[in-house]
Amino acid sequence: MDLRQRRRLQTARDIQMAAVTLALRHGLDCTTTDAIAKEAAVSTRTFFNYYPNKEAAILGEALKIDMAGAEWFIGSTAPLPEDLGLLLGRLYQVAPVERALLMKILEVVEENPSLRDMFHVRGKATADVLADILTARLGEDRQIEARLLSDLAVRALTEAVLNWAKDRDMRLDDMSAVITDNLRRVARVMT
Amino acid sequence: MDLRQRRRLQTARDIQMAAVTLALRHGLDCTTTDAIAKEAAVSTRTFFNYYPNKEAAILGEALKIDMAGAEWFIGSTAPLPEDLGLLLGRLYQVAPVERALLMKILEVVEENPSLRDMFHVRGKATADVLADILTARLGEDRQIEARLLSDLAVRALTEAVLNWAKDRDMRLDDMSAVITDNLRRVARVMT
DNA sequence: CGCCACGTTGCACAGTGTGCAATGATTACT
DNA sequence: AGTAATCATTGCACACTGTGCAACGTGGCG
Repeated sequence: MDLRQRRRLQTARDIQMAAVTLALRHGLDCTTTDAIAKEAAVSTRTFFNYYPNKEAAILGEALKIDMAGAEWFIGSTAPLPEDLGLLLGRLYQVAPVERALLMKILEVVEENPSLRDMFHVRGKATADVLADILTARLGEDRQIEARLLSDLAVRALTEAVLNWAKDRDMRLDDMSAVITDNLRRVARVMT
Repeated sequence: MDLRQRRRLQTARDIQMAAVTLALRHGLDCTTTDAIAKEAAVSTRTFFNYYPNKEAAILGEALKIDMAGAEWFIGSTAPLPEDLGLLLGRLYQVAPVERALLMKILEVVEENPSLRDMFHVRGKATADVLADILTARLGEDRQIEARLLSDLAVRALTEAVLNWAKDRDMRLDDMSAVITDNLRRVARVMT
């Protein structure tokens, strides 16, 4: 990995840290982009080179589904709740996330409507990609099912992540199982 | 209805019209709040008295589920897809919406990420209320099911509205049936 | 008529986000 | 090693966003 790339990654994290710290201390509303930049020891202009706004800075980089790693999913014939659990559970195993940091972030998110909103918008972005994958598996004539189910699955993922953040006994490996379980519960309650 | 209330409603609509018109003509990014205010013949300050930002102005008033009218839902024992269809389908029968206006709005929404996001956030707000209603029906020990299912149901509603906007043959009365059908499709594909 | 409530407006001000160009450091190439 | 290309940082200027406040005017009501 490049020196430049390492520095870039570090700066991104510095800014995120500064943002989370200040938001926890004074509240997000009272935290200006100027203050965050100063805390992270960069110029205001640089802040905007990394994140488009406060909210994005706190949430950090969005994690992306890689279409490439979804080939097996498209071809699989196993039950959907199971496969979706595997596909989405892997997301957080790939991206290393500190549980402590995540908890801080969630604390800030919970008490800030604008942040809650962006949090869910992030989920929608993931769901949009997943919808394409699901359409490839189910066929073009099941677009509606694909769209609704992808939303549902991402929501199941979100709940699983919330669980993981709060429950120390839960391991990252359990994520897939929790997602699958969540999906099965919904299916059960609907019939 | 009061003269004042009528004027207030009218102004709100004037501003929305102005916003939609200008956004369609020049694109949302090139449309400033100043321009919208001018087009609607009010001051910029007044614009912000009605809407917190451009996006909200274009989407107009958010429609709210009335907890009061959901009593029957909580007590009902009919299949959930059916009841959810009835509950949510009623939403758009209560609020009179011009199909032509809705189509314009959707056109602007489709080509503006920030609007797409706020559109989705609106849905989440509805889902949050619905989650409470569903929890009341399913019981406190089914919170997860309630949360996931409420998201799913609102998504089914959104799809139904999109259908209605595009399909001239579809009537408002059909909304409930479409929602129910959407939910059943998801349940079917999951098993 | 006269009082109160409420909507509108201008103004000032803090904060947001972007384009541009200069500077300095890293990387790549020879 | 030396040179050229590349990239990140930064300051600056500027347009736009959103809010608090106070003044003003009109509708509602006794």
